Amino acid sequence: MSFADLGLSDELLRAVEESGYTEPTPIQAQAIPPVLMMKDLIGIAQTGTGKTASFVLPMIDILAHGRTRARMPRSLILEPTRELAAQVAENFEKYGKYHKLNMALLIGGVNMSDQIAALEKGVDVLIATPGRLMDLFGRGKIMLNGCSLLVIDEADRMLDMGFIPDIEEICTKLPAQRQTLLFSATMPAPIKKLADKFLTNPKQIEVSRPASKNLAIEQRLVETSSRGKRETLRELLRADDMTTAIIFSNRKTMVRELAKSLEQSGFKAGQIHGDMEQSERLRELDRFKAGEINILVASDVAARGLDIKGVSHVFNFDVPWHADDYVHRIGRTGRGGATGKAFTLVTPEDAEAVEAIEKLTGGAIERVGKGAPVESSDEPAEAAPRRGARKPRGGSREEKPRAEAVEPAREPRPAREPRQDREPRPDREPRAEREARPAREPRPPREAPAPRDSQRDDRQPRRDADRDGRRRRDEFADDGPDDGWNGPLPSFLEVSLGTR
DNA sequence: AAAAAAC
Repeated sequence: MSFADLGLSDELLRAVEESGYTEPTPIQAQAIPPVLMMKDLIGIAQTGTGKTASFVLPMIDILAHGRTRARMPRSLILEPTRELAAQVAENFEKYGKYHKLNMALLIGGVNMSDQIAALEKGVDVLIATPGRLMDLFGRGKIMLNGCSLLVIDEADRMLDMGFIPDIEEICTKLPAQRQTLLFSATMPAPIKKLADKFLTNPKQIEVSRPASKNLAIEQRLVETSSRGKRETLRELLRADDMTTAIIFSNRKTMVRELAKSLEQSGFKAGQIHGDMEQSERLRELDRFKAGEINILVASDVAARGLDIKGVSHVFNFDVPWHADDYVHRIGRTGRGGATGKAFTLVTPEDAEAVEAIEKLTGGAIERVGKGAPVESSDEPAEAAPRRGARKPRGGSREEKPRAEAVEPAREPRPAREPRQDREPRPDREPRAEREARPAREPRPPREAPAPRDSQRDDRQPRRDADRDGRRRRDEFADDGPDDGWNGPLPSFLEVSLGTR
């Protein structure tokens, strides 16, 4: 199966090839032909499966014919967060480089005037978050009656965020005669209802959830205490194989605090959460993508869909409230054929949430201890330890005065250098070229994330990367209890995992 | 419980 078998145009195939993809992912193979045939579609899938390209590619070919009219966009893509919307826009730029398509990115937090100017000129595709779209609609800047193709992406997330009434309203403003595509990771009742109401005779396709079965991500629960969390995190961050990490916390206040304290300790850390200015959010993402910082402390604004290459580790400083969020968070690593590690700090209070996560991901996640007391533990310390989960005795580290924790015992690793060794990133387009390219109106805000460098979710593993990934997994497959574990361990883990 | 999204 190749992209050429799916009925896409030659120009598009060229753009796809130049992006480095050779083979469609399962969802692309299943979705592209019916979308090209103008059928309605329900795609049960989440990012990481190649979902975005499964609608972006056929849309480009569909939109290649016909012409734009001022204020009357021909298609609309709805995204739950601004960052996701920007990411989809980058995809349109990347795959649409041989087509003359006009695009407008309508998201909040940025100046409206550029967006309005783009709308005046006429756009083929509108990529929007609901709030800004409704706002501009209310101002009479958009007419949606010429919009014959609608994509509702991340529908379940939209539901969580209370966007369903907005979506319904938007749907009523679109022509009844249209093509509608709906993507969702899960199909809760309200989403089913929405689909019944706004889609006609849809073809339904489903691909397995990537993260829960993703063998490329090594997951560990790190037992600690509420008070020991920060120190535990620092230990984990100093692991030799830690090159680039996203640290998730449940609270914005904690995101701020963690980022600040890590930075003060010499870590190259930044932050992203919803209380920040949009420009600031994008700037932090850019710094992270560019390697200026190698640690991004984030709220769940960054949990879903964000596609950043080369994230070696995900840390859950807090166990997420919902098991679903866990799957999304850890899915930020192990992307594009690479392997990744996901550590979740768990305290005795998290027992219930952890149980839900293990139920969802289908099995116990290996525990590694730091020696913190685990009161409600299901296994006494003396019992036969779970693989590699022996409780370290002594816990000399535990007795360290708190103040010392402020200074890392070792130099924090430099932000960039390790990843560069591994990833030459040949696909990073030189800035000069990027700027020389005719600007397509409007550019993402602040020439945001470089188009060619993001959105890995549709990327087939490059051959060498894949081979490497497989080799590494196999190498450790028969390695006994710690199968899959790779790379040097933080000192306290050596105690518990050690030689057996 | 938290976070996200328009001004």
